Amino acid sequence: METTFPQPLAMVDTTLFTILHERLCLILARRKEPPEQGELALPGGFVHVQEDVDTEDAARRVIRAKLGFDAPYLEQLYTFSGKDRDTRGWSISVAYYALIPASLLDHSQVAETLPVEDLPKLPFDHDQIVAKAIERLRSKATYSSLPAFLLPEIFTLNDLHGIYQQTQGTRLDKASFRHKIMEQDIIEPIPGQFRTGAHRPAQLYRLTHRALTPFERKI
Amino acid sequence: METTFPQPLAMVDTTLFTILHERLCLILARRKEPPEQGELALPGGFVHVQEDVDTEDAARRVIRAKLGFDAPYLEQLYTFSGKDRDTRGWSISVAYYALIPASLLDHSQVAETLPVEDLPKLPFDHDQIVAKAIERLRSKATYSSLPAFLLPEIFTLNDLHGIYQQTQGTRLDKASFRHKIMEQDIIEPIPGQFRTGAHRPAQLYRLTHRALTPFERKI
DNA sequence: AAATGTTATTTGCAAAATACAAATAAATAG
DNA sequence: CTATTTATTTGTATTTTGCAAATAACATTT
Repeated sequence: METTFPQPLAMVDTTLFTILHERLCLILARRKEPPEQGELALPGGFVHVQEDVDTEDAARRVIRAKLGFDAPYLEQLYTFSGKDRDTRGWSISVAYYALIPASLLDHSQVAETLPVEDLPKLPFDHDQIVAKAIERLRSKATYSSLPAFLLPEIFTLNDLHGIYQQTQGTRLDKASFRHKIMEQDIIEPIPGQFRTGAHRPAQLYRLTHRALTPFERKI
Repeated sequence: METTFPQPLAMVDTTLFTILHERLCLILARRKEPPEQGELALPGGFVHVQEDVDTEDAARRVIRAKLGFDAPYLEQLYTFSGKDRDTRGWSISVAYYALIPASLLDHSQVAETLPVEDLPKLPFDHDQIVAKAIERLRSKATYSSLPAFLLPEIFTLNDLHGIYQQTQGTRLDKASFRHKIMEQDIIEPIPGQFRTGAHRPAQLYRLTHRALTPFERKI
């Protein structure tokens, strides 16, 4: 069955968050082809209907091509569309965002990673996509285990505290944070494992659930 | 410039919420054409690249065609995609949800409105879209002024209390609710206006902001 | 006109959550 | 053995929330 409607272009774009030097960063890609050849932009590409099961599958393919592995956390962000957002024609871009622990990145990847506070003007409507992604990240950081996916699988409560502060962009009381997190039951101590140093050893923790867990909340 | 990639079909689907007899309902449409001709489904249609500025514009067009007016609240929900979700081929559906005060509906529209608890099996992946829409509505009901858009422009605090309970699906303490809402500053009393009856008159209120307002919250 | 029924709104207090400040713990480095 | 450093706990003030009851203001009935 055929439709009589001319169809728009379909693509995906990805916003890849990581934390470097205590700062929230994005992993960008230098565009190999026109338009905007040579410019830094969000990693993305066309949907391949022969190859991709759905757009999330396309996003995974793009991320694998960029990083060489799958992101520990991937979620659909928003869909951007319109006649003018891409010079090639009326287009739909399904945007995804992913959280990548910095420990998984190699040198060349770090070289294309920039703090979100310090990004160049990006091509297409990528600035808008980035703004939306940061907004979503900050928002979910206030009521879910999301920021934990920026850490390696094993971390201390202080690591977690720091990453929540960096993603939320605010200071959080240590004692209250510990209390809140522990009662939410999203992490568990790894028995007998500590990070040592010239100070009291810090208990190591891991996520209790592989997936994102929202906090309970009342109105 | 042309791309070498075969493009998927692009469409929009809309989930239209309203409250009827104190119950959360959806306004459905009977499909006029194949596939699934004659079945109740979410109102939707193809993106018209000649006509629509973007997919939100397409959703507005679909809603206007269905209801005859613009929805007071419209937001992008999620994008559904894949080879098999529509028999016509690999497709992308950008789903939107809207909140419609029941007072705006006419008889024929009410006739195609069903409680969410009592929906028939819907065609395509529309059950999945509905599930996601309800989840989003319930979620935003806990931290924003969203449910207020299901009410007419003027309402009492008890109306608001009821609509929050219906969208959240939980009981909320009246005194706490009033306190919380008033301190969030999302509604304002209309001076001198009351709804009367065989009881103490109820102060009438309106939203202070035309747009959705999230509540302040700490972790 | 007074009593009654009904919903609206406020009040008061107990319980729970959060903020803030400080004390204590446990390691390493010198 | 002491100083230093970060981790973790404790204690208390403050703010939010939950719950129950009291009070308010009208229409309707007696």
